[in-house]
Amino acid sequence: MITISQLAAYAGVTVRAVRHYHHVGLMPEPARDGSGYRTYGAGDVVRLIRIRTLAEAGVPLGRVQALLDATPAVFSDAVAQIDAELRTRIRELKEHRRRIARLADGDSLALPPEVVGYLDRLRASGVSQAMVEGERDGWILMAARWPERIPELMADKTAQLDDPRTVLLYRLLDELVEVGLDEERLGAVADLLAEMAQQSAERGDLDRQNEELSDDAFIGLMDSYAFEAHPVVKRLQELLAERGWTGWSRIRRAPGPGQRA
Amino acid sequence: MITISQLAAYAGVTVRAVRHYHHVGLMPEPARDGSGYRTYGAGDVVRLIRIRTLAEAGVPLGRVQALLDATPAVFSDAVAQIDAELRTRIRELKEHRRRIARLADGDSLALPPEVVGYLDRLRASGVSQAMVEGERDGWILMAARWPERIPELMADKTAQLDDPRTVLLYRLLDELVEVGLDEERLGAVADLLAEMAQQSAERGDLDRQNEELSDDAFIGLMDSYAFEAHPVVKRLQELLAERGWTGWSRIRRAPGPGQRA
DNA sequence: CTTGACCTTGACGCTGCGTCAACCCCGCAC
DNA sequence: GTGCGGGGTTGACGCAGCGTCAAGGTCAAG
Repeated sequence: MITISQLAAYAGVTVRAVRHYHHVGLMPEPARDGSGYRTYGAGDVVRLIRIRTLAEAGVPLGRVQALLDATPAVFSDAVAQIDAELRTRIRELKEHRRRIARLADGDSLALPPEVVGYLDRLRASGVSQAMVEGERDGWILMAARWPERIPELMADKTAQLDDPRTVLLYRLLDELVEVGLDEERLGAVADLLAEMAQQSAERGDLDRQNEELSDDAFIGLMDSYAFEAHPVVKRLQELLAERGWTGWSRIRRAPGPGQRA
Repeated sequence: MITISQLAAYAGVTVRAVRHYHHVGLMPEPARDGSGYRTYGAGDVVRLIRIRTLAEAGVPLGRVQALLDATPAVFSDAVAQIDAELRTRIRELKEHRRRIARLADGDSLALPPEVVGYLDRLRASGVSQAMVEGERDGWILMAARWPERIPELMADKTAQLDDPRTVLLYRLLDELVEVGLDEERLGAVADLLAEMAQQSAERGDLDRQNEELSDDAFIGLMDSYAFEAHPVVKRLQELLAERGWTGWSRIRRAPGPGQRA
């Protein structure tokens, strides 16, 4: 008769593990001696070693029981099944590695490559880091809501960068954010925005894009984000309204005044 | 302002996950509305999406926080570290697959291949399944206690199988177990055992083997296992004692009677 | 007023033990 | 006898990342 620590030592496991196996019913609770100590025999050592062997091979404890007294056929079936599970788990982890590798670049957190390229061009154009991050967040939201439309939208956006006025616009916005509410500059920016919106509308781009962005609540959410980030956005939107445009994240022609009232 | 379920939906996670992130401090608890509901904004959606992206790439939640606002250098260091951990985990799982593959054969649970071969030969010689399992368990114990000595011991054991008397011995034992205590057969088996022990001793095999089996408590344990399994073993040991041999799992020449008393 | 869909907190479950905590028991040196 | 060190005992929390009730308050709609 041996004690639990000797049993554990012979089998190459910890005492705690043995008690755990008792707890989950993998090993029966043995008889106790006069002072309450568990007493084991050689049979327990054998059983424990067999359990350990299976456990170390990645067999879940819940299945060890069944495997210990399985016929060879059942046994190899079960083993095949467990092996399949291990393969699945390995595949998952490899997938994790792949994804993590793609995160090496900072911006690509949650962003498709088209957007990353766009943001890089923005940065290269001298737009401030804060502004780029604002754009990034906006596109994170867009990509989450309409992932399949990102390529199309980004194609338009990237094309717009070829227009020097686009870069100018961002620079002016940067300045505005820096100096605060300056009515003169605000007016100039609003004019530029209206002009570009007008052209975009004439080309038909605006309608084509907006048609797909059909989730008012979500657009409202994005607008509120912009408002919170920079108070100037609110003022700009008001000025745009005066010029016949409504919205921010999704700009549209405003319904004519007096149309309904 | 959106509710928790809308937030979760936009970010592609479950409501429960969001609450969990609050709980572990990954997302700050937001303001509540009049009836205690959590209210979120677009910034929360962005943050949550970034968290999800990292989590889905296998980044432990405990490190997400640090990664979210890390500089690119720190970020890529951390990513490299996490990738290394993933690799380690994958290696472990592959090791599990290797071990599990080797368990395909029933007996090899916890047994080195030499022993498996020996047991196969035993079975092929017509020894009963119960007897083979008894041997198997004995060798599981041996392999656990003296793994490095298994090859040597098994070489001797396997060689003994070439002696027809060895097989005869097992068969006689099988019969004994089957019919119970039969004094005549017991005597014959004891004689055979003594004879073979004698020859083994003369060849020097016995001393060589026993020299290494220097753990009286363990040998006692194995003996007790044999006794429990088959009462005949106890009788046989007594008969062997009459013939000048002591022990069972490890047989030795008995100290001469009257040597000490 | 009643649904039904959401919201809230609280708590257990899963996996396989590691790691205290608080308390007995045993043999041995003093 | 007594103290000490090295056993043993049960009980319970911790870890990772939520899933899944449970029990009840809220809200918009019919």
